[in-house]
Amino acid sequence: MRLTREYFKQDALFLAEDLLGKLLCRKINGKVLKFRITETECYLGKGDSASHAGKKKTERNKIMFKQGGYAYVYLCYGIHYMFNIVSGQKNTAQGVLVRGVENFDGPGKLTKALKIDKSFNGADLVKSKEIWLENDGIKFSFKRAKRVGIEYAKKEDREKLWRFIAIK
DNA sequence: AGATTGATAAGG
DNA sequence: CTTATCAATCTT
Repeated sequence: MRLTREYFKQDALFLAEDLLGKLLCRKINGKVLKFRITETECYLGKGDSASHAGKKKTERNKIMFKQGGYAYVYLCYGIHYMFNIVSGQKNTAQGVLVRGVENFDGPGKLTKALKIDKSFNGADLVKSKEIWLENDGIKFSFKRAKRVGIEYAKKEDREKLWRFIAIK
């Protein structure tokens, strides 16, 4: 079953956990590929110094201020595309970073495998025929960990256990 | 541990 | 315009 707008409008903290085991679907050259999500991180906008949207709205992060269900894709370190799922209500600026799927562990690797690039920034995951998410009823158990790659953030934000990793 | 890489944000 | 910075990865 395809995930709905109502699903994506839930809190990012809940979604980051619940998205583990869901299927990330991508249509390439007429073929549909499905990858099971194995690792996520949660980013809240307001007061989260690790989030792009933690301080203020900019041209790049404005997608995160939309209601849940949109894709936020951006280039990091000039090399790697990151795929995020905007979540929560409008203007809450929450998002879930998809860090890994089955067989492609790592945020830069999964976007490369799925051929996700900047043109998907702002894509509607509820309506798009190119990229969407599905729930087939499988739910993984998981463990929590500290987020990575955010050394620039405040100490209290660095130590939050907002990274979710599926256990095989 | 170091090189890489280029869009983006902030400042003059 | 210029500069610094970065939700990472690959190679030593």
